[in-house]
Amino acid sequence: MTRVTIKDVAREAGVSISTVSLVMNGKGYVSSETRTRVQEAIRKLQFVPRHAARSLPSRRTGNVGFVVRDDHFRRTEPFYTGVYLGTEFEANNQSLYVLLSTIPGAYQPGEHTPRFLKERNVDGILIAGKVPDSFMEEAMLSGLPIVLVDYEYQALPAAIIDNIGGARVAVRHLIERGHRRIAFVGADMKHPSLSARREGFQLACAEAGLTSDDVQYVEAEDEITDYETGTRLAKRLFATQRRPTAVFCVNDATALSVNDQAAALGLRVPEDLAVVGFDDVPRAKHSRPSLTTVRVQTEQLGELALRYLVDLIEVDLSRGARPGREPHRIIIPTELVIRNTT
Amino acid sequence: MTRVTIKDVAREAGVSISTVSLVMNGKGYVSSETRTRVQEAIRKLQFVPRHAARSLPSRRTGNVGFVVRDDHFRRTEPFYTGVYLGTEFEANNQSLYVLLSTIPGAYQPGEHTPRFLKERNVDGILIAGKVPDSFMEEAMLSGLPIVLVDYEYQALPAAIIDNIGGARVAVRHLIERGHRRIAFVGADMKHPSLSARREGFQLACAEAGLTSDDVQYVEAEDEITDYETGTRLAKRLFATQRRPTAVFCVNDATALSVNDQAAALGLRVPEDLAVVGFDDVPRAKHSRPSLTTVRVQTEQLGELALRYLVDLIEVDLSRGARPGREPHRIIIPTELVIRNTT
DNA sequence: TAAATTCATCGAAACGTTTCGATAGTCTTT
DNA sequence: AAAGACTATCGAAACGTTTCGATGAATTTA
Repeated sequence: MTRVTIKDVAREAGVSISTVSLVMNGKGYVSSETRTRVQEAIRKLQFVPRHAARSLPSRRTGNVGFVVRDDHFRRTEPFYTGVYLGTEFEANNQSLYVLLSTIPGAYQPGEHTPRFLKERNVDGILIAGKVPDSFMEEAMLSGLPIVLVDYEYQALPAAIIDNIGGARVAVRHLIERGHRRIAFVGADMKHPSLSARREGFQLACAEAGLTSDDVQYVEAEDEITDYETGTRLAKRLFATQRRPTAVFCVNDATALSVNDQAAALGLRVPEDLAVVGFDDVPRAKHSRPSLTTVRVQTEQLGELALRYLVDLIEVDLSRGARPGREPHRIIIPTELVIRNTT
Repeated sequence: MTRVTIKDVAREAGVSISTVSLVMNGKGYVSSETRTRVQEAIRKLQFVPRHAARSLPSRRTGNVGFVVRDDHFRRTEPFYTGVYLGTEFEANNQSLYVLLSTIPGAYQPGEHTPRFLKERNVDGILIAGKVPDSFMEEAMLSGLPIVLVDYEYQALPAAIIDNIGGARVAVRHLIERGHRRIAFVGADMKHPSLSARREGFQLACAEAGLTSDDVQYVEAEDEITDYETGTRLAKRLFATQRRPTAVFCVNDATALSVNDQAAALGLRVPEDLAVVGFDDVPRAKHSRPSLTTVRVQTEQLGELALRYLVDLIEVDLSRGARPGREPHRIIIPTELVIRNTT
């Protein structure tokens, strides 16, 4: 009735508890003969070590924290869901549990602190997307290894999208199609990923020799980049006298919105107006007309971020002192997906 | 440098370790004087008990598992995300961690088994949405308390939406608006929640004395209920000779799709065709015209499900034997939100 | 051939809680 | 005034691992 423990395995294999532990963790010296005997006992008894018992004497908890703003996580485009699934997948390979915690945009340090931080029940933290500075400070104060995903903060390690490159290729594509009057539409422009996309936009425009007469910016700084904000921006865009012939939107949500607003105004896409988005959310393929956009491998992003975090945890535990490693960025490439809005 | 333990608290308060433990868990007899002294020591030293140390001698892990199919979780409408956030929120109140695990639709028992099940690292399991039978069997075999959310299986405890009632009210609303030729559009009809919505539809039709001449069904049995499937169903619907004047869709994703397809065909909504959805996803409010639908409190659903699970865990631990409790369903009410498609 | 290394295994002390039983002191009850 | 029931506190065993140091045997080095 009672659960199988390491003791039972030891008895079955005719060795000591320590030896079983060594075999399980691949440490120390064990003769290959003993090793197989132990492994067979484990298989026979279907022994699975108890997580809690394991983490008590060893210094690790076997968990990593995943923090994301609730409004980001709940977003209609499942961007962070994809990232999360990627980390979950890789966490399985690494025999780690992922403890997810959402925090509100109006973060109050003591009040909303994720429980795993209070209890120090994680070995490291993944932080996805833009989060309040007050949270960042709290997280850094914990001294735990941190990897940011799709976000940048000071010199912290981060796994990010090639936003500049992706935007640049997308805008180049518009220019190759002959467009010269191009608009940039975006919100939440304090987000480093989004401002990077603007950078890529500017870069491509500059390379093509477009002047400030040709280029136009329609932005909302603080609002979230969702479909509704997109609608408002689209209205502002179409209210200008000299309408552009092409629009680069900071993400698909806004692009789809611009797409719909154009239709509502009787504009033909792509003849009267070309539209490009960013992210390649599921709906992009099925909007009418289907949206040209920049694809991001969200799951891969989460996967790599987790692997990176595991590296940092390793370093953190082996040498007590943090080595002077330069903070590294992992950059995930993007891919232009050409559909019917261009 | 080293972490504060219960020992430090005991020393600070001038009592034994056991007494501190009793205070923390509100068990046994402790004089109110000693109690406050201990509590002050805890506050002063900022003591937080270690999760692993706690779960080793006690029989509980302090975790609950949350299982959902990956394609459901990744769905564009963040239905299960809302449910998940609800459980997360309530788990915080209950001092529990939620371990999320997604499983594929093509589930292979040994292969895809959630790690927390293999390791028995949870005290109970929440299962959200329809999952493969092979998984259900595996989960039940574990002997752990289970609560289903938005799903039903055999006699297991479940927290479900009032699908029948919600659909009934929605269809009644159509009938009150004068419609008599009404269609039902749905997919994934093996899902108990969705077939319950059809039941509610039938109920309302019967109550109004509609005949099988008036009513029409457009269904796909196995496909997932997303925007794309909706598009296909809408095309089938509009290909019929006697077009209905109103449509009840099994969820918002399909309703939005029907909405868009109608527009593409030049039909005016709601004049030529009235449309009702189910779920009230964020986009429902912002589609054009905005969608009349049935609101579901997803977070509340998750919250109540978790509380229910905690009850079962309690029972499971206190009396060893499972009492003959009749399996209970918790039913979350719905609310009709009237907008511009009706 | 003695000393030093490497290999293999084990015993026992940790890790930080919970919980059971023991020990008394203080009230009630008879 | 003795017996029993509460109340309050504590010591120590237990939970199931990891890991450190000890003990030899086998092998290499001097």
